[in-house]
Amino acid sequence: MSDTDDSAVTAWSEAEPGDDVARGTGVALWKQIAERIEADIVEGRLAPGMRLPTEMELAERFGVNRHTLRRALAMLTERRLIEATPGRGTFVKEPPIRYPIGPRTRFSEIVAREGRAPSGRLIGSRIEPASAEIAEALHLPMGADVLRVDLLREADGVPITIASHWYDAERCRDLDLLLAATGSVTRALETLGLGDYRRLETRITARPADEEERRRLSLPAGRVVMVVESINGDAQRRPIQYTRARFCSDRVQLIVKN
Amino acid sequence: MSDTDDSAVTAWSEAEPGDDVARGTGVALWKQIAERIEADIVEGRLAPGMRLPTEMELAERFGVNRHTLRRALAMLTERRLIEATPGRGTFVKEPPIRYPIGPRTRFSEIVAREGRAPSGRLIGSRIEPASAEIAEALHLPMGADVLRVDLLREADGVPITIASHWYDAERCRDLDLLLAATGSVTRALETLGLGDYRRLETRITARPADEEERRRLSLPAGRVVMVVESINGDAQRRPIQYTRARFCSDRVQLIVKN
DNA sequence: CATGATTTGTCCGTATGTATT
DNA sequence: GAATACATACGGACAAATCAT
Repeated sequence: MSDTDDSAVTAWSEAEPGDDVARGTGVALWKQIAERIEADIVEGRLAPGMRLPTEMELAERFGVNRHTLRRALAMLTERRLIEATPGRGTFVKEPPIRYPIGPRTRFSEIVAREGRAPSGRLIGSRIEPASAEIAEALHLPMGADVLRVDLLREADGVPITIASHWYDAERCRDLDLLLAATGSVTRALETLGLGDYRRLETRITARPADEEERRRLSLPAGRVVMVVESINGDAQRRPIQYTRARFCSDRVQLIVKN
Repeated sequence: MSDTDDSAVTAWSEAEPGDDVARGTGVALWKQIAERIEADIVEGRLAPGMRLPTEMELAERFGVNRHTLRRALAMLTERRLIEATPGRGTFVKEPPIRYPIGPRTRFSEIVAREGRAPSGRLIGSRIEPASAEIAEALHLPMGADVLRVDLLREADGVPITIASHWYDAERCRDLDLLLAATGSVTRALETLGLGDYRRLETRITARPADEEERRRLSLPAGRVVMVVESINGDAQRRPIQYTRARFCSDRVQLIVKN
């Protein structure tokens, strides 16, 4: 993972070579290696997002065959401590953003509280007829005009979620223009006098990321998105916004406090 | 999906053959076919869980080549109206169980309220040393004895989730025996005077199902599980149970009410 | 446990009409 | 008009997964 710092190998790779692994102790070599790398990760010598040396280099350092080393990495992959992408390398997994789902759920606030820099890009917006699902959520007749706004949201420049918002087109004239101008959903809605929308209900499923999601979220094949649908309402709990956000599940952990 | 009624083809397959699709109208054949099947689904002639005829049969019925038919099915798959598994067939997707996550979250109550029959099987239980994560959740020292109980939970005989529970081994002597005897987590905890545990926090991620999960939940390859970790506490909000449940994401939709 | 039948998934190729350059 | 690209449709073959025997 992490499109951050591909050359961050150096820090850890200074480890003195030749500190081989203990043979003939009854403990499998790959297990010893896995445990040593794991210790390096949990004790912080291998930081999250950091790239490990290539399998060849690691094998040489531990004085084992590449297959033996791969067995160790396989164990760490299964435990989800590291992650390998063909062609890029093997990386220490970064801890996911803790994303609390509550009555007041705001992407930028949540990301900022995690100490990361939120940003967003408007992908597109248009008027479309309400599908059955959206009509029901917004208490509109089916086929009524709704404004759809698609956003890509990032933390520290890493894409986190693709969010589609639907609004009653009547109530939200020019919201798309305001969005483009302010760059913030919250601020744009404030301008329309809908500042303190609150979340009424959230529905969560998950599925493999499709082609477009992989491209937009820069995900390798086989990755998973969590699909979070939510209905947001005004102070009187009247629905004003329906959202479907697709979160890259590697980079986000949803939290519900009870 | 659905291990229910594989021979449920008949109801729909009586449709008169020879009602071919309109050629040379400017509308692609595969699009016409997709729309007709979609109509059959949304209007209930093809019920959820029902198996469609084979691709060969469908192609013959609509008077097109198998590839043309597959193009239509691909569209319906993308819209998540149907789902195909090699060797089994193509099925109309069943609506997922709506699974509310709240302070009082009980599997059997939730499933029963959906009008389905809950059941559960004890997979195993043992004492093990607390990992860092579990120790923190249960406010125990790391390595302390914890009781781990693994359950497979089903609705109408269809596996829904694999749940692992961890308890302080001190406080929960013989919980595993009670579980085996009563067959209910709730009732077993009641016997220990911990009847009204409530959920304190829930964390949600998702990932591809691994080998064991696919086997236990009878999932075909490429399917996804939602990993739901929760801390449950007693009336004083002292943590007494840590749970990691892996839900088949096709069959469940998590709901958060705010 | 092995095996074969059934069914979906993927690949090869060919041909045709339409829109764009 | 010619060249090109693209979507549509058809045909055949085989791989891979599942299920019943």
